[in-house]
Amino acid sequence: MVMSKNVFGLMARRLGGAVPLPEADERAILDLPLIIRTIEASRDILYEGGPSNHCCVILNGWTCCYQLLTDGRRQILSFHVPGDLPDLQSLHLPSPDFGMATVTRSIVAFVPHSDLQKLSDRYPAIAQCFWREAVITAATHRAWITSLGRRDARQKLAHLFCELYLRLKTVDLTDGCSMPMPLRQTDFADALGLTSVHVNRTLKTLRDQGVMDLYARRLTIHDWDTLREVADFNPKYLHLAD
Amino acid sequence: MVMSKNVFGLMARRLGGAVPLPEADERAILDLPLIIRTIEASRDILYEGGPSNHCCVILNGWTCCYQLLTDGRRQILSFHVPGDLPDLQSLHLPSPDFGMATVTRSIVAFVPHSDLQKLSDRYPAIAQCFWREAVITAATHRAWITSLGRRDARQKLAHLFCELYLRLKTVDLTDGCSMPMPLRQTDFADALGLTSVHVNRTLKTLRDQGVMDLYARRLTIHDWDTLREVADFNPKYLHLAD
DNA sequence: CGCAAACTTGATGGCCGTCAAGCAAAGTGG
DNA sequence: CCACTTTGCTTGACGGCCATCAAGTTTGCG
Repeated sequence: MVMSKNVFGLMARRLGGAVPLPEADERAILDLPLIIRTIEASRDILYEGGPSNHCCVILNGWTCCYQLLTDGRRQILSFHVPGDLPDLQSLHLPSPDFGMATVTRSIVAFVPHSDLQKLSDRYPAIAQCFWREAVITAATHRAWITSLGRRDARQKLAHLFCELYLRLKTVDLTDGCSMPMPLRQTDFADALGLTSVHVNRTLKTLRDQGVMDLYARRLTIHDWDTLREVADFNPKYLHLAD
Repeated sequence: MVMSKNVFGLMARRLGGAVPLPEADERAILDLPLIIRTIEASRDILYEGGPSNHCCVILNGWTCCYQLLTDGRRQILSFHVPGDLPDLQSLHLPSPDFGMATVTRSIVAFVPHSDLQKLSDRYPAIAQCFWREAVITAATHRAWITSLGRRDARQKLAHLFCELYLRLKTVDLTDGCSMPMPLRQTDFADALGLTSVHVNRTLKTLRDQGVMDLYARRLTIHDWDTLREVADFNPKYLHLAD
């Protein structure tokens, strides 16, 4: 289980944010029991309203959180990449208000609620970090609210690309100005409140204007400054360590 | 200072959620130092990016949190009514990612970060409650994301009315099927990603269909079932005590 | 009473949704 | 290795929801 050290390295670094955790706390994290599973693409990990007694850490691959309307339409709430802890909130809310699914085949570590609860009870610094994670989640949601409410299709796409690029960069998954992009046009549509047809047309204009390129499941950003300006993007909300 | 007991009664009840806090914790809350101020309508309380060294409790009146785009457009992120703690997050994030303003003239209690931090360090149950508040804030943001992304104007308005009615009801500010509604049509527009002109037309159809009425700064819901059905509203995300 | 803010309504247009069809890519099984 | 199927991408035609612009009316407040 070579991976497990890796997992909690990721987790400790992510939780610590700018300030690293005390050694004892890090060790306690390393001692957490965990179940590591590989999950195929497009599978549900967590069901809205269903019971939940584990939290998960994304080790590899991409996942998304979403809500369904009764008429079957889907709204994606967030995307998650390696290092993310997408459902820490389930420690407090017995049944989640959203579903989570894999986008790509993913490797996910599951940690029982009971152990995380003990951890947060015994190590106040970790409890603070959990709280901080929730606060950052809310900040990210706020950025999405503003995108959905006040930006047009072009600006929405640009904003999402900026966010994903920076988040992937902090976990070292970018390669220069390009990055893996497993999302389908329907995923963009469901995240941005659009249809896939319109996403397609809008991507074409961004491509034709040389701002970015999306090919073979990779996104290449040719003109970061323009992308950022189109999106009116301010990375502060992500609270990345840098 | 008759009000201060009131304040922390509100605060303790809100923080406790379903489970009331231990007595010692409640007492500690009652001992918090605080500054109570009355603030006129349409004044800023908190500035995006500005420093922040207090958290606030809304005692009376309505406030809203918002973000501005560089072109001056505004997106409202949430509305706050008496009993709410809109900026607990500022304990963790040095400079807020949103501004906050009064909607009506409001009475607001300010508590220094340092005292809240001490409180959360000494009383783990309170720390948990603060964390829980952040988690609920995120859940509410998610409900807004879905509204903004996937509902039309009519459904958005219906959803917002459902949310506000239930939240006001838990703090006993409704009167049968009616409630105060100080929001202007431009406020609805900025919250729902619409223009005030379109809000006006959409309100008219809801009124004409006898679903609700908005008159003299009061909202009256004539047909809750229809409103709820139009909105596809599920109150679970609010995690109200009830 | 007078002014400003908010509400109302009409006309017009654009962004984006819907419907539809064809194409490309990727996976499956014989 | 190649039919076959499935999934995703692309493009066109058309229409509707909602934005924009503009003008008039009502409400609220000093």
